[in-house]
Amino acid sequence: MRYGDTHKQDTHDKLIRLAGRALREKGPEQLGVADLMQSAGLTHGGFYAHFKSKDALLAEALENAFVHSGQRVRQLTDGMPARQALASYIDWYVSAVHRDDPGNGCPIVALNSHLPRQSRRFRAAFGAGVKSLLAILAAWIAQAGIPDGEALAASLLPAMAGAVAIARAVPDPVLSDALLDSARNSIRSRLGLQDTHNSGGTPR
Amino acid sequence: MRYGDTHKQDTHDKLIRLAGRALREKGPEQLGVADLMQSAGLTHGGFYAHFKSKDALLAEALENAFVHSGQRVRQLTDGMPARQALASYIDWYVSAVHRDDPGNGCPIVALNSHLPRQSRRFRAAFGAGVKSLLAILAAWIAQAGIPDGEALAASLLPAMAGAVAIARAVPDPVLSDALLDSARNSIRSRLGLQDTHNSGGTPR
DNA sequence: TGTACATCAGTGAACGCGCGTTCACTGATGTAC
DNA sequence: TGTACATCAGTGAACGCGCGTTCACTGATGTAC
Repeated sequence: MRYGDTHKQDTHDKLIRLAGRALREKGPEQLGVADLMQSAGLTHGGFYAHFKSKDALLAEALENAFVHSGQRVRQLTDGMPARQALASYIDWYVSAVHRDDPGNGCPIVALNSHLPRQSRRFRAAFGAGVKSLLAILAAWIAQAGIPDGEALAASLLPAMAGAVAIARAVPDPVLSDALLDSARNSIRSRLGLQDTHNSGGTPR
Repeated sequence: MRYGDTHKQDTHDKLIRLAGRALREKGPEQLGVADLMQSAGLTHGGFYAHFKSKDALLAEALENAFVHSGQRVRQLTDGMPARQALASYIDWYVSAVHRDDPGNGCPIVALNSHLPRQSRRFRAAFGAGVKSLLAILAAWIAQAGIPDGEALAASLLPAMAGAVAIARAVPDPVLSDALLDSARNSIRSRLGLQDTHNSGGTPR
């Protein structure tokens, strides 16, 4: 073969990764096939050797984005007790860092109002991503000895995602920061976590 | 004149109203000029007698959507004491009715992740809409004798909007309902409002 | 060992379509004189 | 009072551009014999 054995798979992975970024930064409608291929150093004609259609790419990219989000959750909270994991994750999620980097952020924040016109597979991937994050939160809450983990998670996740989404949408930086601070503080206090901003420091 | 004195203004208003609906239902990118004109019973060529560009239409439609949202808030809570107004508004906002009617719903829910590529005027209108709703909530909270109204409003609004947005986005209807219920209950309890679903009944 | 053929990721030109935008025109009414 | 002209919301055809998609082709490598 002209290229190594894994070459095509490597290119495919690269396209998915780049598409996941563009998807969260620009939305599914504004992600262009030609732009994507160019950002991968290829010409647009080759796209259909990798994906059946733009819709298929979007769905696969969203699925992959959720997988990577899950991996980051684990990295971010690796080895931590549940209470600390919760605090760390919330502090990252409801933060200016997350707000200012949509391309690597949570797909729920970036895409929550883009679903109506998307494919069934895309919507299914979104739903699965929400469920998976809810399950992680609920498990931490239960492990931390807080009752009603599932219902609590179901009210916390929308509060977290909504705060970051609106903080991104609002042009006034003072209001944007205030929305993040208020949301983070209220979420921490609802979970009985102390009111600090950098609990991700030394473990224990 | 061929038409009545207010005819052009009437047409303009009608276009803005239809555009506001389509904007919330389909998003700014999917709103088509030709579709809009056809839905108003006109041909697409006449569009530019009313608006300088599609961008100008989008901004004006968003501004108008927020104005109408504000009017509905007042209608929905007219004459109520602050605590009851809060409960009524929250019960409507975080409900299946609101979730299932995006075209008449809160623009923050429908558009929060569509801002990145929009015009400055559009973003400004969105920011002003958020501030205005925050102010209404904060005033109610203060009037109800609850401290820290501004910070509380800043954490409640994202929780409300996020819950409805994610409830719309998720294909599983059971999860969708559960997200609304959890969010509504937690918001009511944070405000010390009793845990009912129909507080909008007979006043006092 | 050498030659002819198969493979296949990627190329680049072209196609078709939708959509925002432009523009010459229509036709009913108001105004000038 | 009647005629010519101005006004102007709306019409409908056309333009240009971007974008998703198709397709014949390239050229480096592997395989058959």
